[in-house]
Amino acid sequence: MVQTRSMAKAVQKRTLQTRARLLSVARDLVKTSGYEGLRVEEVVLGAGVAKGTFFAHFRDKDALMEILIGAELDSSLDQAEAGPVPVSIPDMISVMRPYHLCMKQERYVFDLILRYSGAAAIAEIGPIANTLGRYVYLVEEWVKAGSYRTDISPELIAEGVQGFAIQSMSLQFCALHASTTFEDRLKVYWDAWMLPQSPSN
Amino acid sequence: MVQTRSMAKAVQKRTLQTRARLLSVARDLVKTSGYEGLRVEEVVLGAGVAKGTFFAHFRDKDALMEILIGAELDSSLDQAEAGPVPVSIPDMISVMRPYHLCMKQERYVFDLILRYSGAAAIAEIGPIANTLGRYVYLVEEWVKAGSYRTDISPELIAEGVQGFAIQSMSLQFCALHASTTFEDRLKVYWDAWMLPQSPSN
DNA sequence: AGCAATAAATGACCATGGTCAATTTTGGAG
DNA sequence: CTCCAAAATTGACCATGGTCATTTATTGCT
Repeated sequence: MVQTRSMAKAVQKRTLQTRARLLSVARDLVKTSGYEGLRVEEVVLGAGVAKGTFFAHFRDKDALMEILIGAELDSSLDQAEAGPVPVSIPDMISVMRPYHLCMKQERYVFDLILRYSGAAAIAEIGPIANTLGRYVYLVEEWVKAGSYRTDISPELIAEGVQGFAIQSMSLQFCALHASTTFEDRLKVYWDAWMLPQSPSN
Repeated sequence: MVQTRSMAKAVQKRTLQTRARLLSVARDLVKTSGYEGLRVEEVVLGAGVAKGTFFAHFRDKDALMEILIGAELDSSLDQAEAGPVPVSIPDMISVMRPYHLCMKQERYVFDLILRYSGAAAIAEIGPIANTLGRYVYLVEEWVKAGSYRTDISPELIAEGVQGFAIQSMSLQFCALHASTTFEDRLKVYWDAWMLPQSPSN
């Protein structure tokens, strides 16, 4: 029988095992040395495979990172989604705390997230771009349920909310702006963005 | 005579020459192969020095990049600063066009700028963090001179303006949001941020 | 079971940024 | 002019991510 496009052979059991082993070892290593300290060589050593095998399973080191970090971000969002809808800005800040903590746990992680926030060039949406999309969607729903400014769409509000979260993290990593904490700064921005108080002119 | 702390020997002429040669070769290479394509080895080959010399002059490759990109950004800002004060949001967009074009000329450049936007960890403010500071200061002055929202400080407005510029660039690099152009998106954000139109609740 | 076709895994090799002990050059003191 | 300490330079070497022709395992067919 001839193979045709629509009849891709099933993935071998071995493949799944190898991949699972690589991921599991990687997760363990991250637990002890952090994301920045992860070395591909240690992963393959721990998984008992050759280096080439790693790159047969993941396009590059970043692709593995995306999977690990994406999963962590997703579970933080699951948590946020499971609870009651936050009804104020301080509420939102506290519901999003685990997610934000995850994003800024390491400078390396934050930089990687930024780099993959816009799905890298091609139309391929990775785990990180995906989780950022979920973030905006979630905030959009919260905005619809609350009372915030009405001159712009909830979606636009939500995009701005995410933008300010990222901006606040950037500033936190900056020596110049270390005096204000992340959440204080976030509150200032979110208040000004979602509840503008004065006439424009 | 004994050397004391306050009498550091003058830098040798040779040092300045070598550094100038490295920078000049690097600039030429960037002109032909772009920032991403720059290789340290090509720079040292072109300058006729050993690899180690490069790293005696620049902490790492990124430090050179910061100098080159920072200079380009600075000259765009000089341009913006030289002209008349923009009196509307479309005006600001057009005055800032060269700067924004520079920032998003290459994905590599944009990522590097983000990475160095908060001066890398230590208190050392590099050329890129510096130029971003200038941007905020410049916008702050423009905001003071114009009529925009008055419920928050001009400085806060200016920080948000920069944040939205970065957010708009991020989205431009994202396949999902390729339908809207950078400047259209920027106008939507800046309008909503600087001239909110409706009561909050 | 035997065989061919495909998938998976291997590891030597490469590319490139970065290090550092050893060497050469420089400028000033005597 | 000579000499020397500090500054500048060198290049062999390292670390690490990534490639690819070759080898090995699996699967479906007869």
